[in-house]
Amino acid sequence: MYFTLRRSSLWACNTVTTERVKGEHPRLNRDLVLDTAAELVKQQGVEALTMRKLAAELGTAVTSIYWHVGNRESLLTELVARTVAELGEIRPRGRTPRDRIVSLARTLRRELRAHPHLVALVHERGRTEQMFQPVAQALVHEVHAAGLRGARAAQAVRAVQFQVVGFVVLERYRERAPVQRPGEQELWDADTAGQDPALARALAAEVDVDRLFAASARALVDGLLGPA
Amino acid sequence: MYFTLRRSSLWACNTVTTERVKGEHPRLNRDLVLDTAAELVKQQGVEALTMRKLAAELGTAVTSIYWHVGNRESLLTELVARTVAELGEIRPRGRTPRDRIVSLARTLRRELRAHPHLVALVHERGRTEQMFQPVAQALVHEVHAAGLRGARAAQAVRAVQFQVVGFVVLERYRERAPVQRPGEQELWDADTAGQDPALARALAAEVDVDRLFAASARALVDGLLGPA
DNA sequence: ACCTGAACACCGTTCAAGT
DNA sequence: ACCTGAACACCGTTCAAGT
Repeated sequence: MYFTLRRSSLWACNTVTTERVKGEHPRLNRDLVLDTAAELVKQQGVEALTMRKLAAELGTAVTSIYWHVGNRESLLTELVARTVAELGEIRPRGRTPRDRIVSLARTLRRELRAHPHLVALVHERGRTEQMFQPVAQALVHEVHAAGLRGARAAQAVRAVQFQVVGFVVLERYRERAPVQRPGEQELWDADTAGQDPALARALAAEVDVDRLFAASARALVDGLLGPA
Repeated sequence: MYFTLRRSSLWACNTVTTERVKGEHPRLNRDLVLDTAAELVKQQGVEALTMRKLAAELGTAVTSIYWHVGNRESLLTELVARTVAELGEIRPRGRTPRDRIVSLARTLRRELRAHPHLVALVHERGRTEQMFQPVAQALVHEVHAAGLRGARAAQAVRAVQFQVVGFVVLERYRERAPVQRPGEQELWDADTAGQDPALARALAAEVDVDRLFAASARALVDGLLGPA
């Protein structure tokens, strides 16, 4: 049997928030709803963010939430915007523009991976664009410093953004799905790999995503800027 | 009021399949379930693939489906596998290995974009790995021909796969989400872009994904193989 | 071996009614 | 202005019962 938690029974349940458990219930407002929703997502993932669970967490009726945030869609949108704003500022490191661009890529990836709930949120809402934002300014600056101009510079900025975000999204997928890739082996043994056992071995092994990313980012930037 | 369609009332409804509408109902089997599910996804998207809609489409009870395919999860898994198998074989074009790798990347992207329901499916199920498969063999061959060996060759193969699939996934996101990027402008006007009006203009404009992909793929491959 | 309806435990959202 | 319960239209899945 399903029932919504009443405010008065909040103490009895496995609540997510810690600060609010023992005190009085403050008046419900938009910020409180959003904070609680964010906490829920952070601790139990986006799929746990249902209007009913959120209401239980807040100790209110489900319908009260609607008065403050409209509906689930706009709640998620607001949550994404907030989390993006919370991302640390991304500052480049390294001597050459080339190094600094690679460092920006690496830092953006680290930052996004440190907020997996954000990626999941964006995932769910289809607003990947927002994940591009944090490095935008810095990338423009560095690409310009590297000597690229006009449309070509813009394209380089976008290429790096797409690579990083695409990579992070793919990584998240891989983490969700269990390993199971049956029959992949046979693809490699046939032709070329037979002559190159080290290649065959490398392809059979688990992907080292950190190294793969580092190599990809470096290669892309090298390709974009031309030989040093 | 919700009710499931009975076999006898199939003719009366807006069914998705065309071939089966007027005929007798063949005996329900696994393949029929999968075919109908695939058709549903192709025409109305993954989100339309509910067990109940599928049952209505088949003219059976919802529960009958479970006997043949287990549950929704395994139904989707099987659907993904099938669609991957249906993808056309991807053959490289061009004179140099470098050109052929770029061509493989481009063709994989085109192939995946031609099956948007596949991407959506994989999306939903978190099995991105499978989208890598179609080009695997060919990529290994070309990377080897380009002179890369061992772990380095393997990494190049993966880098290209990740780039293409990541790009396609991102593209799909962007298509789902309406344009709306408020306040992006101000990021560019400030610093560097002020000195480079062409850059500012390019950044303000919509992204030309085809050109961006072409440039990215070329840059990545150049970076991976080193200067020609 | 295959198909059924009923039931269970969930969803998001609307709405009239309360204070 | 804010909060409520009841209700609606959906979900996926299980299960005992039929043929």
